[in-house]
Amino acid sequence: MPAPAIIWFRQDLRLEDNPALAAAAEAGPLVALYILDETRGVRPWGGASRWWLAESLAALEKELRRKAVPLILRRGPAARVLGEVVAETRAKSVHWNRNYEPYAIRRDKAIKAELAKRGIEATSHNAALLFEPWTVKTQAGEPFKVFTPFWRALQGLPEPPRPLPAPRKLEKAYRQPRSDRLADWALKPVKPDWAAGFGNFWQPGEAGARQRLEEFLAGHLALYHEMRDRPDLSATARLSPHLHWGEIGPRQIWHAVKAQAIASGDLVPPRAAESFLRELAWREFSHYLLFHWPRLPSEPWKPEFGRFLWRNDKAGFAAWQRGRTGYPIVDAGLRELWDTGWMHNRVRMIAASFLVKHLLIAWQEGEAWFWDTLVDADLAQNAASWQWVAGSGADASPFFRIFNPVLQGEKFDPQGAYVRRWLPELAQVPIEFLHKPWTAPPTLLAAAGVVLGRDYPEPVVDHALARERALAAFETLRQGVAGRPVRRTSRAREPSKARQ
DNA sequence: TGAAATGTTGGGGCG
DNA sequence: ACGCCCCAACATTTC
Repeated sequence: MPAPAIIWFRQDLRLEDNPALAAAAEAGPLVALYILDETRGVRPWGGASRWWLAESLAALEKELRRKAVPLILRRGPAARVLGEVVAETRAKSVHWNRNYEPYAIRRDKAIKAELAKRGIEATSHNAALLFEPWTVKTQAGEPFKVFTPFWRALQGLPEPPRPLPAPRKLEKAYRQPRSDRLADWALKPVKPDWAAGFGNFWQPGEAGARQRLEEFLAGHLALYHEMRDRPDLSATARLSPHLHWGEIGPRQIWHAVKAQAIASGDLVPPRAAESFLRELAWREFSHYLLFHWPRLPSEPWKPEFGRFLWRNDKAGFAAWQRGRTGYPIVDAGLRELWDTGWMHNRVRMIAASFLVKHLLIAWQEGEAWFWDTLVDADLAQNAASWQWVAGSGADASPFFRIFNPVLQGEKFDPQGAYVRRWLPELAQVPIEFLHKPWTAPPTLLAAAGVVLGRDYPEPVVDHALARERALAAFETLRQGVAGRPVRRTSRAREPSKARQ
């Protein structure tokens, strides 16, 4: 009888297109293992991530049980736990899918070496990316620093392999190690149960991911290009948490979108499919950047931002976190985040821009809040996207590109449905004033049941002043005077009368 | 994957 | 009828 093989599940909580699972199943009877590693040096999962993880593990456990394989849950330092499980099961091989985060790369390398010493074969596979990050290079052999050439380079590469089917049959190892009980890990919040409503929005697990993809392909893909920036329309795929946890892989999405675009011909214009695949490539680019610049999560990619003086503004940060900045589109986004663990991409950009540029609060603080509250919180994507907004990242939005939250609201939530949904206190305010309630006559607001400062806050900063302040702060980067604001050389402008 | 300031143009009111 | 001015509307530049 062949020796058992361990499939070590990590962020690949699926049976389909899971090369490590396929290889382990090929190698011997299975031990299916998940390790919760909360030791020092490992960034702890945020609260929303823990909720999702609990649900997703339960779903995976169920899928595996249908194939008569138990999911073994263990807690502790991954290297030690894996060593113990190898000893307990007398497994001869371990398979996992690669994670490209700097900590995971170091850890996995050490584990591989340690197992090799004991004569155990350890094999890693790619389940998370369309292309291995080290295979995509400029002509000069350097990693790409700009998205568009990166995207063009991807299109020149051979198509990513077709996804593997789920193994039809699995054989479980006779000797199964002991397992923790999922409930004992206490991953979900109890008091207060802020995740109580999450189940209305999400179905974690492989089946939920597949369903989400199918609904998107059948419905919104055709409109994706036109509607993707409209948070009121729910025109995006909402696959991000499923992708983050590996309940579905990018290869599955890539091929499904292409097949759908071809099958439905005119109904799905090439533009729509292309525009969606481009977003998948942005995900790829984030992971690629993290692989090549491992300090991306903590340090500005553009070193000159290291001396930028961010403001320490506890009150401003708290107002932002709670969705009480007084700018409805910003606040609606942060409330959506709190209530659902997710925020529409357009609104993420607006809300992030507001924190970094209007409040001049360091992007790292926003990154940490998103890390704790997003069900799709992902080290690479979170860091790359915040740095993009802040202007310190690769191919970043220039610092002087400052979103006007009123105009953004009017443009992308034209009827105000999104704001009204997440800010019920403003539900009766007419659209004319909805995105800028401080400009409304107080009698009109009163008729809508709103007193500013009581039911909904006054703006925490004036947009025009905040914009000037941000542009002035930007000068300190350009002129290279460390830590000291530089007098503007351009002529002074009249202060805005926007709020008078 | 902007916004605001500045510049240009052309139609219409009006002396 | 003509030129002047005003000012949307659009284009360009700057941050």
